[in-house]
Amino acid sequence: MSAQLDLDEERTLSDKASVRLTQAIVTGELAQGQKLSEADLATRFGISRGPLREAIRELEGMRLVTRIPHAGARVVTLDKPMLADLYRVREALEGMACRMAAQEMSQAEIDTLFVLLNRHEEEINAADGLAYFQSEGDFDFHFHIAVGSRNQMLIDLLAGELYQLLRMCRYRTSHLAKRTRPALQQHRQIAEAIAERDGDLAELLMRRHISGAWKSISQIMETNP
Amino acid sequence: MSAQLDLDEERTLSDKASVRLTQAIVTGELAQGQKLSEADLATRFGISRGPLREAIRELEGMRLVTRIPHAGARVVTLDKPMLADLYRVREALEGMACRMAAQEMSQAEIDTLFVLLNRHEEEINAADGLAYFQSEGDFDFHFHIAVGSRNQMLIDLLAGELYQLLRMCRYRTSHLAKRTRPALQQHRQIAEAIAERDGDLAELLMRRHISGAWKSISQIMETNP
DNA sequence: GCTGCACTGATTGTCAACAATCTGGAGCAA
DNA sequence: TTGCTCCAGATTGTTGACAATCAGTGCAGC
Repeated sequence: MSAQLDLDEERTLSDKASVRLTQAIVTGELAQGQKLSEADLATRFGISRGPLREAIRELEGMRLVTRIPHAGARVVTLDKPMLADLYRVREALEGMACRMAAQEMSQAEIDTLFVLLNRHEEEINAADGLAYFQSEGDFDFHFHIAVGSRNQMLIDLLAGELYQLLRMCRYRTSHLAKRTRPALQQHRQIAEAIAERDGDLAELLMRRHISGAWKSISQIMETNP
Repeated sequence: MSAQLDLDEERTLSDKASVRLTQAIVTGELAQGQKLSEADLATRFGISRGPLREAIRELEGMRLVTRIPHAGARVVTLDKPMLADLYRVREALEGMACRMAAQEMSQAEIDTLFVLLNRHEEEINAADGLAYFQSEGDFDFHFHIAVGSRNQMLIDLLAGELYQLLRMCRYRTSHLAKRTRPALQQHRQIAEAIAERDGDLAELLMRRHISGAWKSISQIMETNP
């Protein structure tokens, strides 16, 4: 919840363009599969094509765009196979993060985890199951566990590339899913496993949690485009 | 063993520069922590700074270089914490790849796996435990399992970013490790679990295999710089 | 003798023009 | 009508020059 949006004043135009493009893609301002015209985007952002190309190269590394030499870049299309792949990778990585967090997290961090859960629950009760809040709270929870793993590579992967893809997915299905309460319950179980320093159980529960989320989303996608 | 080296004639200068830089970093031609001067590299590669900057941006996404705005890029330094992170991530991802491969691989692919193992064993017997062959055979094995998972994101991660980091690590420790025979034995067990379509066991064995490899390398690094 | 500051040199970031390549359509032949 | 070829326009790839920023050095002041 930090590295992407902190301030308008990034260091270089490439970086500014990078976060702006990311935002545009994740929110759907740039539709899936849409072609990214360098000239068009450069003028829209008020910069030259040089920095913009670097930004596109960066987003390509984050799997947000696919680039074909001499043919341009397009916004990635989140079809079902790709999302299935994403959730499987998350299952593996977040499971591992959970296992390590159970061993590495400080008591203060664990306390914060429960604070997040309580706040999350209040939000759900207040605006009865508004999916948007669910998402934000969900992100916070998963992010804190990633950080708790003390594994910088895991943190980068989960909070960087995969996180943006997940946001992109949620932006398109947020109006559907109503899994807030069972998800919260699972979060609590995970937090308790971490509090008891039970890495095996924490990993198992996280993997079930993500696997279950995919089953839910997968079903929804059956009936919706 | 394909996407990186196919032919000298890549499509764009950026891509050419990218593979050449990758090669230079992995082989140690560019030392760890060394600064990458854009002007210098550009003249050495006979190209302009524009494409070179894009290549550096790409390598940054692969974690082969770290870039600081207005201060330049440096080759990543593989210190112990970073390698620990890398092996943990591999444990999670390759474990998952193994689980999925046990479910998804065709019988022909499984047969190929055993062919690889036999060839690998012959190589070890021929040049008694020459670590270099071990590495190549090891890469082939892990790569085939990743492909067998049918998960493109897993394949990209394992055969792309993480693969290069691992190669880089091996290039520096290849003259030490003598774990070829136990590793081969573990590979066989993994292949058999896959052949029996036992995803749970396949994942468990792969995780143990990687975790054990890390313990071995970690110990070696205690005594060596 | 030590600290702080301005200057200089080098390096990175940015730009606009030029060259190479691809896409789409008009025209022609079968 | 259908399929191919060739051309034109547009888009991407590349370049060299220019501007902004940083690191190291030498000097002045305390």
